[in-house]
Amino acid sequence: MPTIDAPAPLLDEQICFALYSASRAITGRYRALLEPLQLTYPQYLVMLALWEREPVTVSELGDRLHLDSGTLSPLLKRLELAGLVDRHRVPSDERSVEISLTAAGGALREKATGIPELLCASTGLDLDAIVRLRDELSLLAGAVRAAS
Amino acid sequence: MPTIDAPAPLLDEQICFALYSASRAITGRYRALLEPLQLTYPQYLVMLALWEREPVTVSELGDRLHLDSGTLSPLLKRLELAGLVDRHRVPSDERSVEISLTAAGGALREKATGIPELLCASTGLDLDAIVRLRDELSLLAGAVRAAS
DNA sequence: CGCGATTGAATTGTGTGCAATTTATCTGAC
DNA sequence: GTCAGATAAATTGCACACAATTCAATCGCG
Repeated sequence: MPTIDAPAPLLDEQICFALYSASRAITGRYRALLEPLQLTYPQYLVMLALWEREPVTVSELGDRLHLDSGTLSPLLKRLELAGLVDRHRVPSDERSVEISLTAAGGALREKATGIPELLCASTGLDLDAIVRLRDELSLLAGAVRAAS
Repeated sequence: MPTIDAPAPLLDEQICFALYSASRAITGRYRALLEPLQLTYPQYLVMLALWEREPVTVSELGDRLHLDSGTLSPLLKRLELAGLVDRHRVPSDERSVEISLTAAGGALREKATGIPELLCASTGLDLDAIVRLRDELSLLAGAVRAAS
């Protein structure tokens, strides 16, 4: 008697693989765009957050980027070593570490302004499609995180 | 005279951050779903590819998943250690390594069948929206890879 | 005040990703 | 047949991610 095989999920049919693959493709594109700034992609995201508001504590940064101290601590040390940020304990609560930009860190912002446009151009999508995609992805991420 | 600052790109406005964040959220959800199978998410993707077709060489696997040998070699060694795959040189070309499933690797497929449905449920999207999103992401990944 | 519980970072350990190098094998021009 | 160049994996080195643990500082409750 023949066995009825359970249908194997096909790789290319999985939303997860499309997402994983697209995310890595984008990171790869950023690698090239960020090479002149000597930043990795996660480091760039941290700098984006700091250009928006600083100083911030490590945990605020973690909430914002959904990253924990195991990732952020060494990353921030490397940014400090590169002379882009300062790290100092908050006097009113010595447990917290506040991150602020150095002059060099602030200045780097100018060199980074054109990058998002370059990346959008690489996607082959118009701005409308990008905005729609972005909002769908944010919703999805929120829902998935809520499920965990 | 006031300096006109270049507008800092806002973190939440970036498609790249939404993608990065959504991808990590999905990977995190998979972590829980795959825990009973003792597989990481990239290992699961490799198993998906093998359940679809095997044996395959390491480079075929790399083309499929857009991963290089630096990532795949150690990953495949772990799958071999777990008793899920076999690795053997191709007799007709001793440079290539062919990966095939063991009995245990084939059997694991049954335990994995329900996972995609569970994940789709976590996204809060209906099947139509998921399919549309998947196709958009595949297009985007292709375009971005072409730009590099 | 005292002390157990909590919180915020840092550290440790494992597993990716990816660039660059290395090693073994194969191919093709001669 | 031989050797230069190409090819396939593996290895090395670095930078994330994230679970789990550790450590110091703070909080809260009696």
